[in-house]
Amino acid sequence: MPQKSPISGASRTDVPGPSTAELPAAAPGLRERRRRQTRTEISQAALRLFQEYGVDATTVDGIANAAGISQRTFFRYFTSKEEAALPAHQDFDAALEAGLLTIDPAGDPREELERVYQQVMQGYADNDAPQARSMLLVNQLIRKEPLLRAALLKHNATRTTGLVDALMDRFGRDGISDLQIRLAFETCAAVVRVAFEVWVTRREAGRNDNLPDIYASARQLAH
Amino acid sequence: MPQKSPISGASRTDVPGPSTAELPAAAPGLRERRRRQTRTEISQAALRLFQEYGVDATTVDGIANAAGISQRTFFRYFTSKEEAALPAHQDFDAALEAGLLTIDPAGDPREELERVYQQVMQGYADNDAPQARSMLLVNQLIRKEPLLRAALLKHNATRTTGLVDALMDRFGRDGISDLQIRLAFETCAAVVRVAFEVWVTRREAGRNDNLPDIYASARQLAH
DNA sequence: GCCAATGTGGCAGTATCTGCCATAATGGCA
DNA sequence: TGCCATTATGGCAGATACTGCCACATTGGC
Repeated sequence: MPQKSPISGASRTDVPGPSTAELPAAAPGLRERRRRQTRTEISQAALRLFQEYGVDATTVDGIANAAGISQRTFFRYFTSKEEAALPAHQDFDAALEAGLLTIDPAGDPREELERVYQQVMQGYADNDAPQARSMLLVNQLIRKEPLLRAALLKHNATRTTGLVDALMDRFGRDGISDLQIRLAFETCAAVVRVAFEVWVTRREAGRNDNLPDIYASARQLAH
Repeated sequence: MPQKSPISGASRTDVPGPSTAELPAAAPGLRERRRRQTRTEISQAALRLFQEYGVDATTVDGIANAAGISQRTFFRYFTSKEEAALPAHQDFDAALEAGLLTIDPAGDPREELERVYQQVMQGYADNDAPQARSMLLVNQLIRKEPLLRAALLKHNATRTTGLVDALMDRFGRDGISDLQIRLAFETCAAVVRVAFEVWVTRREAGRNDNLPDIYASARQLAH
């Protein structure tokens, strides 16, 4: 049933926030903070409903309702209901992107990439820290929900293009081919994907392995 | 709150679809031949419209219309309009699956996988043969159309699970871990993806490189 | 030539997503 | 403090994607 009456619309009518589709990392004004908060609330509502009812049975209207916003507003924050479940991955991506800026253009692409990834993963070393817990939670959901898996891949694919281009700029020197950069990136990303999957699997099995270690051994095996 | 309606389990994603499920390769009766023909016609119509108007601007109704069938029937052949553009990849997958049956369980997973992929790619060695031409055409489209790229990834993701399981069975021996199989598969697949991309890029640039060679050198570089 | 199986089309209904417009809140500035 | 440009929000309409259901036609086997 489309459109249900907006119950709690009024409860947060004072939510606006400053501007800008992009998130300025530097000076978060009031509006920006509001915006982030709303975004977070939507994600939490989405994750909760996905867990309880499954992704299929959860509608955008349901999420919007639970988050106290209208459906229209939901689509101003996320492009689809699946996207709303991936804030942890967006954080990861942000960290990755920041890490890529530290790359040494004179180094070996593969080694540099692996270093950056390893470093980013350190942020998830403590399985009990909020960052790791969120990431684990979402990934558990993803394991069970093909829709979310697909959404994640799509998300990654969208970003890959940009990242590869950025890398090409950075490594723009003779002797390093297009093919080589792409290859380095894709294979690194593959190892990372597997590491995440193994991490989640083992944690679900009760083991307390941490992500950086798993990644390190996966990397080892891959060579 | 979300619908609790049980059904929808398959709603809008990767249910293999009525037809893709099983295509009896052995004895194609009249019905089966008709079915394949219809499927092909739909795909051709879809590809043509996608090329001419773009994926976004092409509707399922439009495709169905161009193929001379009803919308309802379209959805009995494909689960989405994007799927209709990927027959070449489905053929590739079929060849791959057949190849996987020839794997030697006593061998090295990585080497065996690479051998199979290399073999499958031989089917696309001649850039002027219909198989290669179709594949090139679709991949050119995919390069320009994020929607198609996403659809392909989703398609691959759906299949990956099954393939990895099959591989695990086949390599089910001590000393070979879950992690190792996954890793081998994902990294091989990554190299293949890159090879395809490079192939298309170079052909668009007027070069006549062939797929197996590109794959071979990519594989080389990856080690 | 009959029958069971299967393909097809039409219809209704739900869900996703977007454009448009009116309104409300905000933050800066005089 | 009060005004204004900016921007967030909500509601609505509408296009499109997709599914279940039912009736009808075609097919292939006997």
